[in-house]
Amino acid sequence: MSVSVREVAARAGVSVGTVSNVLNRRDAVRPATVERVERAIDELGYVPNDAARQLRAGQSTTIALVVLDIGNPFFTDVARGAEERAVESGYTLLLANSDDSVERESAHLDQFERQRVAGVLVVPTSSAQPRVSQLRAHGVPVVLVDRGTADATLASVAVDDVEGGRLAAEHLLSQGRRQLVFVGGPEDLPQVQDRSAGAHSAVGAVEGAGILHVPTAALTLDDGMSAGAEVRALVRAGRCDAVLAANDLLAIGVQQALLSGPDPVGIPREVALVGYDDISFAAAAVVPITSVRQPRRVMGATAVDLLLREAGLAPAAAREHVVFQPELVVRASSTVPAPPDAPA
Amino acid sequence: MSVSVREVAARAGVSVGTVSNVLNRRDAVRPATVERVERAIDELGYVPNDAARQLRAGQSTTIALVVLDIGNPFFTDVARGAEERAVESGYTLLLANSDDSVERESAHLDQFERQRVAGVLVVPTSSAQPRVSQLRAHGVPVVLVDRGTADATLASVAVDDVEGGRLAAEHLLSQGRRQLVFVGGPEDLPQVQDRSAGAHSAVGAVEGAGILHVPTAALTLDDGMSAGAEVRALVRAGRCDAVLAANDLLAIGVQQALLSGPDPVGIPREVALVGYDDISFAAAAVVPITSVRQPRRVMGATAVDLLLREAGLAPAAAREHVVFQPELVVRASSTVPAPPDAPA
DNA sequence: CTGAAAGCGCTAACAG
DNA sequence: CTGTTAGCGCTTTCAG
Repeated sequence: MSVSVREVAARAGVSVGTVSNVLNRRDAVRPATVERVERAIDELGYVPNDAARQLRAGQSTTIALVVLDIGNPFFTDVARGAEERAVESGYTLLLANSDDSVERESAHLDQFERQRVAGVLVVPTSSAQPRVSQLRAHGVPVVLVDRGTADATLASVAVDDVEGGRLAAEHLLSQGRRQLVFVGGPEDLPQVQDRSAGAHSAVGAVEGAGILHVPTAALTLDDGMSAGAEVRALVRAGRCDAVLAANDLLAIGVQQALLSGPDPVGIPREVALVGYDDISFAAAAVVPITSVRQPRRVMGATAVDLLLREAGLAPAAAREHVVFQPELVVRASSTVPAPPDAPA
Repeated sequence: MSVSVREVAARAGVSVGTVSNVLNRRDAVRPATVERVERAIDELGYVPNDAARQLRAGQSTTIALVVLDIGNPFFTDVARGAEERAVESGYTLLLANSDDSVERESAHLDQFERQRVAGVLVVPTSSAQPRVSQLRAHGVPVVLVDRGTADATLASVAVDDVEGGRLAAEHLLSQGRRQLVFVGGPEDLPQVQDRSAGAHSAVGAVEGAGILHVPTAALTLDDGMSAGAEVRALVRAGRCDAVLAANDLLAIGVQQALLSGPDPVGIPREVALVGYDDISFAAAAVVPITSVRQPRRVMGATAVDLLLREAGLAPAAAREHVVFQPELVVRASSTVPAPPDAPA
């Protein structure tokens, strides 16, 4: 089918070893020979076969990233950061989507292990732990992304979500809000648990403040719109004056549900709204949404760094756990009466 | 390093050929033997090496998809459709992002060719034609996505964007609008050209109607917000009563720019707004955006189908060119005085 | 500096 | 049914 080193060698009148040298160590070959070989390569349209190279090398030059939701801009930004750093380091990044399904995640991890990728970055589903630890045990470098872990032998890059939840709640409380509602789910997702826990701790510290939960099936825009209907009812019942959404997709959906229809709920007048992730759609919402920013691209890049450092480590050695601090970005959705950058 | 068939064979007390048979044609092996081999595989934690298998097979079981902007939900939806179909057919989908850069696109295509992927789906940058044709000439099955082509030897899946542009413009005209503005760019992107051309033809057919252009650097939310400022000026100058955006990201940005600030421009009262792609954010915008729907997932799935059919074709044979018809989804952003589903 | 030859792990004949 | 063996295309000693 396709042309191989042998044919290139024949055409250039050299041996296959020399062709290989031209490809991988051109400085060890006489210039005239290099040129002859390169002409042959061009004329024949030769393209090296990575499978063969990899078989020889024992390992590929590819890093895989498995995310929970390819449609969430948060993850695509993490992917961008990771890809950038991977390419800088001479690797290629493969992107895969688990859609929060353990089966799909598992299928992808199997595939990557068969491919002998250089390593795997994974934003794990809530029940991925065993499979991921197994991967690690098989000698595949792994870094958990957007998720801390109890397993010290797994490296991880995460944001302190408890702190993020606290920041968001404290901000709402400082604005005089006392009846918070946390919107998010599924409940077994650690990110959701942590953000909720942080919010609870902040609320617990303030006399007269309370927090309710409106669970959702997932962290999507549609789920946010459904939750918004419930929030509306709570607001109108006088039981909610602030919403803390587990991510921005949800927050955008909630905003949409609150503002639409014949009887819009005022944001922030009647209810303040805070999201999480600070994706660009949050700032671009009609009432710009206050959000907890995570350093998405940096997280991706850092994950790649940790992964490449894994190479030399013994499987049982303790790993690095990088935890970033979140940052609150205040916008109009949560400030009363006017946003800080537009004093009346 | 990792365990191979040979060790599995030794452990199970059989030959490597038998192990291979168990893996690939278990019905040709005695059940008792199968069981013994499988136990050995489990005990040893054996994972087949794809590189070796692929080297032998001459081709991989992977399909690659290169998109222009991984942050655009339109493309991630196409990817979902493609992945679904790929998996059904026993393939794996690799996702790569060119970010509209010819260099990055080219690097990805090189990489995929070296990997001997089963085929490549590509949403090409405007100047990708030569590289893509070369890929094809090297015998790699290729399908152009979201883009028709003059080259009959390249298969393609696209939507009739001229028709889509026309539909959008005709709708605006039917609502009594006469001063249209087309927002979009870069100008060399065929999708943008076609949509614009369709709009022009519709406008040309109506006495007293006109259309202006507000160019953008790319098709992102941020570009839309910048363009929105210009649109606002045109509206206030009495030179614009309708906007047709080249995609929804742009439309959302325009809406945001028009609605925000101390002096919001009424949508649809003062200016009607139509987007393109019908991504979920369009329907969820505060003024739900009328949009031209493309069958995103079906496009992805169809692209995979065409690709798999490529296998048997001679390089020079004519290819299939699937063209889908777009569909206008009318929402509140373009209908006056009230949306059709909410009669006063 | 260049050539010859050994294998990386696997599958697919072909014998037994 | 199972064992043996020849490569797939490439890199890498090791001699020349």
